[in-house]
Amino acid sequence: MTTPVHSHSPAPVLKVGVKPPYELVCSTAFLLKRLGMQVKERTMEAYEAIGASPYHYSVLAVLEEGARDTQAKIADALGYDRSWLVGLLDELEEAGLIDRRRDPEDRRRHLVSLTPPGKKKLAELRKISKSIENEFLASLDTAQREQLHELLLKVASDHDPRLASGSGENAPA
Amino acid sequence: MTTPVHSHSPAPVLKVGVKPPYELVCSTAFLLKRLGMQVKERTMEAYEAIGASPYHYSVLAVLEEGARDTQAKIADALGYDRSWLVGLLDELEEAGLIDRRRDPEDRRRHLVSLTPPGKKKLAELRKISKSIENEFLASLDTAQREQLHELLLKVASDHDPRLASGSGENAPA
DNA sequence: TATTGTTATACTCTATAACTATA
DNA sequence: TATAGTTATAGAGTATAACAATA
Repeated sequence: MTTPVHSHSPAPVLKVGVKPPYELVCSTAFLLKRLGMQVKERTMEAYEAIGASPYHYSVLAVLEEGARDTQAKIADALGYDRSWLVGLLDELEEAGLIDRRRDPEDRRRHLVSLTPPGKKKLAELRKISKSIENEFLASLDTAQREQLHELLLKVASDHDPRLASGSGENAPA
Repeated sequence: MTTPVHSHSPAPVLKVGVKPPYELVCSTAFLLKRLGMQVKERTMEAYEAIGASPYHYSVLAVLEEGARDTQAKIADALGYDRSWLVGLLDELEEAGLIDRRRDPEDRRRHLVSLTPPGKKKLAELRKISKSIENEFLASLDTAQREQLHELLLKVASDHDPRLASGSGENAPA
């Protein structure tokens, strides 16, 4: 065999001249699915390139806002499975980015906090996140990006009231 | 054990009072990922409830537009893996929704076409698709939906030129 | 030798359950 | 008995490779 000619990854093969059905392109839901998957893929790749993952970024971001420093709260805030969070925290702890110690008041619990290197890392990951988003939305100008974000947030808040701006502690600052 | 109290599906657990980090909610990419996954889940459920799948709908929609009647073309149009498409077509054929026969001009190929029941099914699935989208975007009025679609299409076309409107055969009609 | 459709395999994710230590 | 965190297991989904038929 010469080389695996068939590189049919389900995502973007982009055979010119063969386009998806007009009917699907007209569907906002279809576009949402497609774009969601694409941006997820790109994000993954970008983070993996530096030995991290988008999940690391999310966890660190949660920790910086504090007030959700037990593992259960972190998991709930991000909608992660608690058992899955464990592995993430292991990695972050091993890298010295977080601190995990028992809660003296309830020795079942772990109090998780950001270390100074963790804060630095967060800043780094944040930068990557911004640049990915910037690149992904390159075809939109500033006003359009704001418009898009507003519309998406409206829909998302409708399905998950927790996202609604204003309500809650961890607001803009 | 009483009942599996832990229902931590990674998606929407919605513990009140515990919200995702403000930083993430501000990210358009984050919202895209979230909404893309949510709408995908809901679509799956809705189709499965009637013993179908969104993939069936996509394939039938491609076939109705014709001009992509070999399996390779269908797969490319949808960005599916060719080997995975086989199973889908098996299901559709068994249900009598499509017709699969050898191409006399190149006996390696299969010519795939919609049957009359297939056309009926397509209409049915189309209706479901529309109602899901309608429900999912319930918080937006008509103008906002158009706006959202336009913005998403712009971004999507930027990443996949095949989506650009106008160019190609299978346009509006 | 290359290509179409197909089948088989391997691998990654992730959902669930099971376990411990505390309460 | 219930809960926080952890570990282990199983199942779905998917990417890859191998294959038979035809060109």
